[in-house]
Amino acid sequence: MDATLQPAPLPLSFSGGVFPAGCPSRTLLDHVTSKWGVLILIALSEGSQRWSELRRRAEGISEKMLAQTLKTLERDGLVSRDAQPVIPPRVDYSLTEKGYELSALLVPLVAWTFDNAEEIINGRA
Amino acid sequence: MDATLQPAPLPLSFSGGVFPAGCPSRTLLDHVTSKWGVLILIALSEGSQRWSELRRRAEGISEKMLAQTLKTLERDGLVSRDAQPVIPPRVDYSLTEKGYELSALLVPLVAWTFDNAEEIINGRA
DNA sequence: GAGAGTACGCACTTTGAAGTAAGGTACTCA
DNA sequence: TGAGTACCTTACTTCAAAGTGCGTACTCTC
Repeated sequence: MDATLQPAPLPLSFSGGVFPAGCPSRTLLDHVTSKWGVLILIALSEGSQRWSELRRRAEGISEKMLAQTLKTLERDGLVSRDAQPVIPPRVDYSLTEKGYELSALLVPLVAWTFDNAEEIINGRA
Repeated sequence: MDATLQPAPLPLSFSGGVFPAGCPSRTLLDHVTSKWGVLILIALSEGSQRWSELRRRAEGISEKMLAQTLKTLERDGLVSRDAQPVIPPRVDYSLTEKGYELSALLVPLVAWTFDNAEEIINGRA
């Protein structure tokens, strides 16, 4: 590995400190990069989906965590909830515009992780 | 918000299930999206750095977590450690090629988070 | 010779994210 | 009448991630 490799370009914003502790960005980053947050955002990036569908897509999530994650993302304005007053209840979840912006950045990251996971985790050098 | 918004393109890889529970990708995703993992990778994307410099950049990290995070990332082959046998000790950390690939995807995500955090967290609609 | 800097390792404690379990409503279907 | 579906809520528990604090071995400065 060459030590003179070119550093990735970084916006001026955090040249010299990543970003400060206790500021809103840390909170938002925590929501976005949380275990289930990522999976829900990725799932929704394929389009509007219902509760039970999300449960299946995000394999292993409990109902409590699904509700909690959706609520957090909704409060952050990344996910919108559309409840129709029909019986049985029908609720559709989808990404807002900001949510799409985010997922557009998240998807390549997750894809990379997916592609490199086996090589890295199993056959670690 | 228009329900007919165009879904983001998603690689075939996980059309129909995000990805399975208990597979290596979940583990790697956890490492990469962990609270301190992100910050360290972002900090290192600006180039090789020493222990104490990383401590300052990732504001709020404890020595224990710094050591632990670096060790995890090193085992995953994302960070390389270069210890020089001088006194006082001098250890430089940098990204491997895989680490650079990752950080190239991570940086825009963090930048977006940084730009939108205040609007989202403070003035939530 | 007292204190600070450098790069950790180890043990103990705390916190909070996540899991488990159960209940509730307003229906439909057999 | 009883089971099942869809969409949750609340309460209790657990466990791993993270924090705290101390020790080391050496050197350089005040």
